[in-house]
Amino acid sequence: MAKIKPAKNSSKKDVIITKAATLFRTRGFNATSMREIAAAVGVEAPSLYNHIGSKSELLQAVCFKVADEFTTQLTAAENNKQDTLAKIETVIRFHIKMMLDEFDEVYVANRDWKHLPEPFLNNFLQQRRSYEKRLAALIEEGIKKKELKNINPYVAVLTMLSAVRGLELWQRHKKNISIQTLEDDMVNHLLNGMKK
Amino acid sequence: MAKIKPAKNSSKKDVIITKAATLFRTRGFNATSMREIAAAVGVEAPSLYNHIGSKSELLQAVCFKVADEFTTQLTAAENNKQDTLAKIETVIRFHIKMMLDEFDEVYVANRDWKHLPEPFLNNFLQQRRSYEKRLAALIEEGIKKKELKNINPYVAVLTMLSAVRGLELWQRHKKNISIQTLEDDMVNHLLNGMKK
DNA sequence: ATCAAAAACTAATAAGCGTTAGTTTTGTAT
DNA sequence: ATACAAAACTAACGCTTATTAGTTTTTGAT
Repeated sequence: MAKIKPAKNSSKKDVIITKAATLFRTRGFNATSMREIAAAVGVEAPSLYNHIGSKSELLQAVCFKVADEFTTQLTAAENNKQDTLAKIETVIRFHIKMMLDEFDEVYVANRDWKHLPEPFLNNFLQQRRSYEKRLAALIEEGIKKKELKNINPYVAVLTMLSAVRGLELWQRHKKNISIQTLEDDMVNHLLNGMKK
Repeated sequence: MAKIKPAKNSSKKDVIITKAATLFRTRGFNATSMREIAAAVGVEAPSLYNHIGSKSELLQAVCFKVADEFTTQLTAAENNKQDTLAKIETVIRFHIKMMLDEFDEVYVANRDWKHLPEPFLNNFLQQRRSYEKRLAALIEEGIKKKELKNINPYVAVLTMLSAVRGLELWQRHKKNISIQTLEDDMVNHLLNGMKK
């Protein structure tokens, strides 16, 4: 009889991906060896290949998991029955949440996507461009409805996405700022910068 | 007689560092081989060692050149006889300028500093922490003088530095936005977010 | 207890890495 | 022209890498 995947909602493959994400984040994708990942999992390197296909597959898993979550959430925000400003706030807060809850994965997806092999690289970049376009469209809508200042939508997208990404830096000051202060101050800083 | 270094203000070592910076930026430090750098310079890999000591020395050159420029300029801004808000604007505009003028170097310093060997890694991080502290102090001063809103200074620093760093993303949209629009919209977005 | 599948192990491979050694070419000052 | 140093070259080293092959151990259902 075929064995059924462990009832637990985390297979060994998932464990490997999670450990890999942490190592990729701290040491970088190229600087992380399969032997290191294996050691973190508690196994010898070749054993990993009973569960995964290649090192690059691990990077793909991390990058596309993150990309899909962002895409899904943006769709939800777009379909909200709120004014545009509230939609944008929802998106920003989701970015902050992701940065805190899935730090390793988001960090790696942001920095190491360049090492994806084709055709995944192209796929990833297309998804990202589409995300930025939809976010810019949201801002443009806000400008038309006079909820927002007349700034270039792409500059606003760029400023927002980057500022949130900067939570990477924040990890160093963790102890001194509460998460709530951080989130609210950042959201306000970003929104007040474009509010009319 | 000892030969004097070429009168030109760019030695061969400088050429190597510049080419390396470009490759580091596009492919990442670890993913860039000495053979690739050599090819970009138009030479075989071992020949590089007539001019430089090691691959890591190239990374050091890039990282500390950038760090020193930022530190120097911050000192200048601090000593300006302007109000605090203007000082901060000066700093932001310098960051944007650096991002445009020395893109490869700044990008590499931002992303690949982790691969600096000790004691350079510690040195670099100390310089960076000090920079962030001084910038936060500037913002705190602005708050005390009631030029700025009462936000957490570190959150503001984090938001500013990251947003500017996000010009990395902008490279893709180069054609559609003028540099002036970009700079002004971003500065306004950031400053209006904290102005009282 | 048995047996098959899953997953671990050891050993090894081919390729690529930064770097060194040793030699030849190039450039310049006399 | 000669001589010397700078800088190029080829060849090769020692090491690490991801991955494969082949074998043994572990696991779980009957």
